[in-house]
Amino acid sequence: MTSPLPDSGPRGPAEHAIREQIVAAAGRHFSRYGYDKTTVSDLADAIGFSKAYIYKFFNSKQAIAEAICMTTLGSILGDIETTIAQARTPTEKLRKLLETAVSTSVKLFFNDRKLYDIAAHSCGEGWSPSLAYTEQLVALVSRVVMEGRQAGEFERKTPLDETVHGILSSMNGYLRPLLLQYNLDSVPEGSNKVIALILRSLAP
Amino acid sequence: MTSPLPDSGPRGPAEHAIREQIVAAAGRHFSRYGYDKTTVSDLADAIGFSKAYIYKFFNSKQAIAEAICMTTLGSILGDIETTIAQARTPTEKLRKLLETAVSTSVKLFFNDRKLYDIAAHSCGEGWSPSLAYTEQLVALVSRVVMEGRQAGEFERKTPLDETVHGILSSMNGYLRPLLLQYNLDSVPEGSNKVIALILRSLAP
DNA sequence: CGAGTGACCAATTAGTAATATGGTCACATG
DNA sequence: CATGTGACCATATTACTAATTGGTCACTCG
Repeated sequence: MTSPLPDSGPRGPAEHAIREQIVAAAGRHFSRYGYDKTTVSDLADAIGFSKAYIYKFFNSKQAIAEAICMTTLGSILGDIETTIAQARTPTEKLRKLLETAVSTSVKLFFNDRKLYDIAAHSCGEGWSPSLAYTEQLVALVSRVVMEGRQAGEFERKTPLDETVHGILSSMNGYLRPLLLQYNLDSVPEGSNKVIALILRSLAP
Repeated sequence: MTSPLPDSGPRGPAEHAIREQIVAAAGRHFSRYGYDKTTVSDLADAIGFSKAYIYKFFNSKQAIAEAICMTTLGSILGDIETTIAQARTPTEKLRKLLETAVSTSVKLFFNDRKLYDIAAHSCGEGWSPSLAYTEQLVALVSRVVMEGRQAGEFERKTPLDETVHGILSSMNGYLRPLLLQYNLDSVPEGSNKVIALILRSLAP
């Protein structure tokens, strides 16, 4: 039974210097000390205001974490898009898309474990940044698969939606931060085998 | 840093009425109260002997749990083999193999949550029953894929090992109890999409 | 009226002492 | 010798209290 928590949606002016200061301070603190060990008062002290003022901009501590999570997952997506742009054929784009999603997440795990944990937690609790991340992945994969179909590299019999969700579900264990941490020891061998299998399944 | 725990291998006579009594009592207690809430003394009381006597047959409490876990996972494998036997074509065998692995695990989750948790924990800690389970799955899938190749239903270009491990890795999130619990809400839609993708990847 | 806060509350967490548990061993008993 | 155990130890877990923390609100100040 969850107690009625304040909504995680935005509060106060959407664009505001203070809001960004809070997010910036949260980024530093969460990354160094982790979500649990960072108190809202710590963030307030960091920006030189009182704790109560923070709640003029965010409905809850979790809402702040979601903002951080959003940028974390956003930077993974950025990495993926950059890599896709460099690939030539749809086949290569899809391979790179999946490889980069995995390797960037793994890097995050080792370089910024505290932020990774927030992302994993977000994934487990179904926070909106996680949902947005998944949606973006769906959109990216859809785009590449459609390209590949038009280029004649991929089969066209299977409904697009079925293909795309099949791809993402099969990569589930490597794409979602929450699950990836249990599969770290099978990266990149296992993930590459799945990617190869996916590409075989797309053969015309 | 883990303190030097006693080995989980067998101790004392391998076949022994007492040994089986212990396992039987553990099965009941673990299933009803869970691993943590069951003490070794409880098991000793249940079979009418002293706690010390238990340690003539098992090196640790964990070793008892592994025995339970072995039979739990073994019954899933039994279910799978039964189902395979009823299917006609290799394609149907593979589909049923994967479907049954998922559905039987899900059933276990809802019907015997405490035993499921032990299996999940086993999977997370790399206990030998989990490794054995995975090996058995590899063996089963290998067999069916080989059949399918001989029957001309599956492609033969990809090395067998690559194919088999690709299949299992792509189903990872649905096959391993530890990961399955995070994907329950995408069963059976998600898992069926992966299975369909796998079958497409096997097309000659 | 908008920017900002101290004081306050319920709920979670940290700290700690007491208890319970996993595991061992020397020793009964027949 | 095979079967079986009570007493014992170090560690883990519990139970309980004190201290923090997330979150709110009436209020100040310019």
